[in-house]
Amino acid sequence: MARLGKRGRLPGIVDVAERAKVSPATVSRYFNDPDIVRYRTRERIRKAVEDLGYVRNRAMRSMVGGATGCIGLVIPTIDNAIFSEMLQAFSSALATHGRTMLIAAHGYDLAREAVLVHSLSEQRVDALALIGLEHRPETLAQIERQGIPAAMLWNYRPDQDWPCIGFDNELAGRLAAEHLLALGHRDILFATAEERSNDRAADRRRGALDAVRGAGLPVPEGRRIVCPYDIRMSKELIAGTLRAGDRPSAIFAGNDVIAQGALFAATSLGIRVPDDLSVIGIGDFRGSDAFEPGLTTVRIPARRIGQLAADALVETIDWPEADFHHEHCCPLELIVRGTCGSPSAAG
Amino acid sequence: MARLGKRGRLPGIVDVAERAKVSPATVSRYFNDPDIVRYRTRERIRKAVEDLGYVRNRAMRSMVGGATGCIGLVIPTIDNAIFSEMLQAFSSALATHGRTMLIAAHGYDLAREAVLVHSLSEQRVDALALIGLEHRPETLAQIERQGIPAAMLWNYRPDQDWPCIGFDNELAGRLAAEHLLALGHRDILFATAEERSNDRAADRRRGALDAVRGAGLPVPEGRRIVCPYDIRMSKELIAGTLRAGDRPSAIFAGNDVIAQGALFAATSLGIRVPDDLSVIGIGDFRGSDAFEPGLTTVRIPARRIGQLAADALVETIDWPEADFHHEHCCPLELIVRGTCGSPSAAG
DNA sequence: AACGGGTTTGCAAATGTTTTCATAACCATC
DNA sequence: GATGGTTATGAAAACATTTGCAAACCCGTT
Repeated sequence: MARLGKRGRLPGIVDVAERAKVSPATVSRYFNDPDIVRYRTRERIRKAVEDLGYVRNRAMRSMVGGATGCIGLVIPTIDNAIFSEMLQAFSSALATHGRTMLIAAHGYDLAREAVLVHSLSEQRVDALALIGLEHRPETLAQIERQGIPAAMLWNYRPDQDWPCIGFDNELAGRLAAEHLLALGHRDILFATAEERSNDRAADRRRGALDAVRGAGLPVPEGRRIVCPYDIRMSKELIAGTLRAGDRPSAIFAGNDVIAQGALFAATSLGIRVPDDLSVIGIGDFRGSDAFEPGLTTVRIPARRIGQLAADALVETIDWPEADFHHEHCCPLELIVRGTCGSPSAAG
Repeated sequence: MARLGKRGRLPGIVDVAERAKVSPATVSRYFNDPDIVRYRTRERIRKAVEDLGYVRNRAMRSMVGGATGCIGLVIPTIDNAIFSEMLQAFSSALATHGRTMLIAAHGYDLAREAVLVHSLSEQRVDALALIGLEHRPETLAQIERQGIPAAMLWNYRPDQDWPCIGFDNELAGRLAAEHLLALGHRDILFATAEERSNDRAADRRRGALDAVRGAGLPVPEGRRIVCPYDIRMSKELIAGTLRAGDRPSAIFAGNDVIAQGALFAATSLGIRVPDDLSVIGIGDFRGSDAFEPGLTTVRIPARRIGQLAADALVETIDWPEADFHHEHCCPLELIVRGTCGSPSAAG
């Protein structure tokens, strides 16, 4: 089983020191700043470490003011395509900086988010990334009190109190809606995500509705449905609406998951896309381009956000005084594929 | 900014103790075993903690042999539907046990996996979960030497050296293949995942091929392609094969991602499923039931695996001596939906 | 008032690492 | 071989917490 050091525990820095005939301080230096220890000594230590199978204890470093090397990510959900690309990019960018990712999911519940932030504080994460701009006051207070560098991801609005790295969700909604309008659609179904605890969804809907109303068109209550982040449930909800008598000529989907649900709903009802129905999404998740027809959508630079966020946080950790202006509003791009066309005469 | 304690750092247990007119030891007990401190004292401490905004330092606990409350998960990839349900279940089960999840992805590279395991050891995780049964010797040596409780997830074979919680991947492959055989298919395309660093994929293919060969059918080289975990690339690869003259009557897809690629490939070529082509997957990911037609597949109890793994590891941490027999071979289930039929006369 | 049992609490040691400061080793030059 | 200037190393303090042990406390009984 576990190989034990002198004192019955796992071998520690002093066991290594003893074996290498060197002081613990030197072993510490060997790990934290190898260049300042002489080659010969270094070799002795290397050997001792190898013989004993010593693994340094990062948790312990936080004691003397050092960093734990852990960065926390608090996210609404992981079992979903939405964040997974960002997650992966964030995680691997952190890895290249020698950091590891502590992750916690709150299931779109800001009260639980506060608990998770507290719990991550207990772990003494070196920095924290949250999704979205709206959070409980106690969440923010906690972060501030602990002095944890933090960044808000995924949404962007100017003049925020916190560094934010994301994109303009309102613009995303607007871009998608304007594309439908430009194609001539006048009767659009808005299938958007639940907005409780989700500023991104709210912003997108607002952007879309503003665009449509700006064009002088009404948006009746019956043309707005709220869908969960689930393909099947979205499919069923949307199919319900499409089955009704007067069918919209287009569907604005708050994200690509809902859009995929819409596409399947159409297929199941024998409605042709884009001939009889146009569908636009937001996200351009991995795989959205493979749909048949390919999904027209607004591309979110998910990987870029993850990468930028990781870099920004690590920078803030490594140079605490430098006052970087970590704000990035990543550009969006309308990706035109095959799911949108002009409304048919019948529509 | 950060609220500081007496000594300029974040308030510590001794600041709380001072303010509550109590010894640090008592504050420690207040957190670790509240029942043994008297109600009146408890109240004083509660108040002091609140006033100072003290957050206890779990990282530090590992010093005296305590646990860090972190459990590591080493996984091939996160930006993919494959593991996301398991991930979510694992993470929330851990949360209910008051633990947090440290996650690291190696991108199907067992050499990198060894590095990640080392890095998680440095963080002094209380336990470790790995995916699959095949790992580098140094990976396993490291875990053993550190005495970290560990479990191998997702694959199951009897008589393993390590606790394993998963399912029989070979059986999964066999079940899927047998379903196709039972429907009368004789010419099957095997679109499976890359097997380097991936025992699950290898087992599935073996199971499928054994079944087919057991039925006395040959599997020519041209009927086997290796697909990446990516819908679009799978689609393209499979479309390439389907375009060729003699088309198989069915596709065995190593997982639902590849199956989805196959479905889109078929659609793009105007091949009707299941009339002209049958497709079967493995996984039954969230959303696989929403496809049109619904994907016939072998259900992997992903959530159950995540939950069981979390429970098992926490149990092992909390009762180190008890020698639980943590082995679970979760049952599989063939889910018949709409993508498989009998081969057409033409096929 | 003294006693006795169980319950709370405090003292002090221990934990593994980093860091400051001082000392020792090294090296090139005189 | 002495000198001075680096450079490398060691000793010890500091960090925030837990824990074994012993003392103090509480409350009802003699």
